[in-house]
Amino acid sequence: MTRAAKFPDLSDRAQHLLKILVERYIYDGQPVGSRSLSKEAGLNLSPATIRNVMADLEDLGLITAPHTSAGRMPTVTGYRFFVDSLLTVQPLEQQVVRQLQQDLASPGDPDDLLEAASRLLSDVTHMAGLVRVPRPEGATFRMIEFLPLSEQRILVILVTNTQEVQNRIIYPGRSFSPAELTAAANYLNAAFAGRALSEIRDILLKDLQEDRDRLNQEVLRAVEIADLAFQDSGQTRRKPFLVTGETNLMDFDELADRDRLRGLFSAFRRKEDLVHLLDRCLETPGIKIFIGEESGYQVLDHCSLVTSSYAVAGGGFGVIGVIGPTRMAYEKVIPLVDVTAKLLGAALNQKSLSPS
Amino acid sequence: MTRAAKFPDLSDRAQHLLKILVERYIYDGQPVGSRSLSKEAGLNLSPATIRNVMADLEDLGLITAPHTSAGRMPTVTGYRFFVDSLLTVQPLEQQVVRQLQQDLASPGDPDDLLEAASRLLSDVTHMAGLVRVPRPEGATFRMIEFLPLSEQRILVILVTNTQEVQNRIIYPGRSFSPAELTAAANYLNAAFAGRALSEIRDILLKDLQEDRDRLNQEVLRAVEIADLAFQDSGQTRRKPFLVTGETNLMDFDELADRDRLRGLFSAFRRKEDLVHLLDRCLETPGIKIFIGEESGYQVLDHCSLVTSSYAVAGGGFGVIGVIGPTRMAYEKVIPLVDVTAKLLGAALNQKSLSPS
DNA sequence: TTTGGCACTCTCTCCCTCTGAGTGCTAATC
DNA sequence: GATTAGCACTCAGAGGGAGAGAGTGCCAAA
Repeated sequence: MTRAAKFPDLSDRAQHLLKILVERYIYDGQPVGSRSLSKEAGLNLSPATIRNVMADLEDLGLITAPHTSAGRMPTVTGYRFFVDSLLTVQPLEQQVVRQLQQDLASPGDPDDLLEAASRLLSDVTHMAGLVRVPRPEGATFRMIEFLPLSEQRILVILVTNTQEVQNRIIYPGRSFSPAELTAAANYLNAAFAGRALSEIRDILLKDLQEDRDRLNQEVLRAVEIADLAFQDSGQTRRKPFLVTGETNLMDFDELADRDRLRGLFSAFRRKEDLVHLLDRCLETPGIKIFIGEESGYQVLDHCSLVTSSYAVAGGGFGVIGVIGPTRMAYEKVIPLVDVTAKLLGAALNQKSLSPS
Repeated sequence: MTRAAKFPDLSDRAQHLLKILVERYIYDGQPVGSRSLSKEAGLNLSPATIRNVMADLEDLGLITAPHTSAGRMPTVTGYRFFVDSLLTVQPLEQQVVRQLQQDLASPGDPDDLLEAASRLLSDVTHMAGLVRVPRPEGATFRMIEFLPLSEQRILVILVTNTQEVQNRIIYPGRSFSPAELTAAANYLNAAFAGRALSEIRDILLKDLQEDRDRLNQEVLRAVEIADLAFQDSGQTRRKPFLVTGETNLMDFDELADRDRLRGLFSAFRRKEDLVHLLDRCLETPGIKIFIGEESGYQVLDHCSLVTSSYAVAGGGFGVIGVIGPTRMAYEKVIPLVDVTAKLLGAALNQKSLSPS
């Protein structure tokens, strides 16, 4: 059952009026009164009639009045219904499309591309752009290399299929000769190329336990050192996600309150909650929207989040999105996020296949 | 001439009163009146006398009144004089010292150490902590390695003496065989080890121009590819500096104004200005303080910055500091920044010499 | 040089009023 | 039965004193 079916008893007229009301409120941020709504709706109804309808909508929990003598504004439920059933999505402006194509086609390393996408979102919407960096889940091993830095320290370079290079310095118990290191790298590269990063460590551990005796010295050494090298290779991500244009959020009166801002900016810093939220958007492809308290995180109470996932060559998935006040121009933000995600995905994949 | 000599005609009594006034204002943020100052000063002077002194101090531009019937508060000049000549630095609390030692002694990669230092500063002061990552200026070349990723793409790994590893993917015009790459790396490692990163590129360029004919094929190829590899090696720093606890700044009434906050947070994001400012702190060792507009950046108009530089093994210098409202507890912040810088320097250097 | 006294100045808070926008209800109208 | 005009009512917000409180500057006396 779609969410749209939640209010079956809603007449077409009531739906139309709700739509106008929400659009109007999104446009100027003022509670909408019966008088202006009657003018705007183009239905030739008197304010009194409109008032009756509005009372019904309020009973259904779709709109609310901040106080007796003010107009009505949408509730979260109202926004939800609007977004699910009433919204007429606007096509993207040509100029924006051009800018998107231009910025996401330029060469550069994938991290820059992600940042460009996020910045684009925040610049165009004047809200904050979010990018969830592709999860390394699907990442597969491509090659490894050991560089001795000193007696005790070895620099490990790990290349995965997702345009990604990880550096790590390990401190093995004993020293390894360059020849040993090269041999180890050769063995690992041959044995594990194409394997999922996540399973390599398990295999290594099993090897160490079960086949200790059967393995020859050289392989054993390789396994030993590789075990150190692959520690945390799945998790250790410098930046699980990035935000741009946070400061734009300060310009919205709804969010300008000190505590709210503090909460929001802390969340951008702490990241966990937002990462978790974004990961929930991965479950299903396409656009996903959280309105106000729907996200379940109190700091986002007066915010909405519009996201879309994008695919990366090699099996990873990421999410991009926009965060702003509940009162945002959904009809413009939604297609923007949608297209950006698609272009970003395309750009990332193209990059890994055919570099300039 | 020290700044302290700027007000030679200031009587001891006036200085003492100024000191009390500043301390008092820093403590509770309210303009200080003659009445409370006369009580606080312990000089057995009537408010009327105090008023005369205050009038003098105002004439000298050291204090100011927000309006006729309010008390006085320090001007930037007043703070400056206070900090330079009147301040009695408080020894650090034992508990803080312990925490510092503990947090900055734990093993981990240098980046984590820097972040820990910054976080410490922001947590202890309830203001924002800044860390300028050591400038690569002094960084010297240690080794280079080329990993072919595909026909056209080569991963360059560049290790410097400052615990730092840089990755870069280059797209040379033609393809290189693994053997060529190894040869090139060997040549470069032998030829440039210990050289300053900044001069290597110059030498390479010169080689290419002047000695083209005299160099043998192999070296020429190495030079060619190295030229690409060293492009921007000096500048390309993912994070020139980091900030922690920005959100703390929202709690200060002086800074809570929307525009000011926006400016500040944008500056934290844009980085250039702050980096430039911090770099100015590198010029001289030890504590450096910018009060309010002294920094020359408008966004910092109501903020003060307390910094200290720290040295890194291998010749690099960095800066750490605290940013907060001009009305901050200098007598506590200064020793804190000082000690943190020293411990951080020690920790970083120790790390590079004797890894666990 | 210090002090008490005094007139004066501002800000801040509280309270009051007025206005404008909007509502809900009722009775008349289509 | 749906729509509308009319009317009484409510409430936020702007504006305008009045009064209190905290300070000041200055003058004349100690």
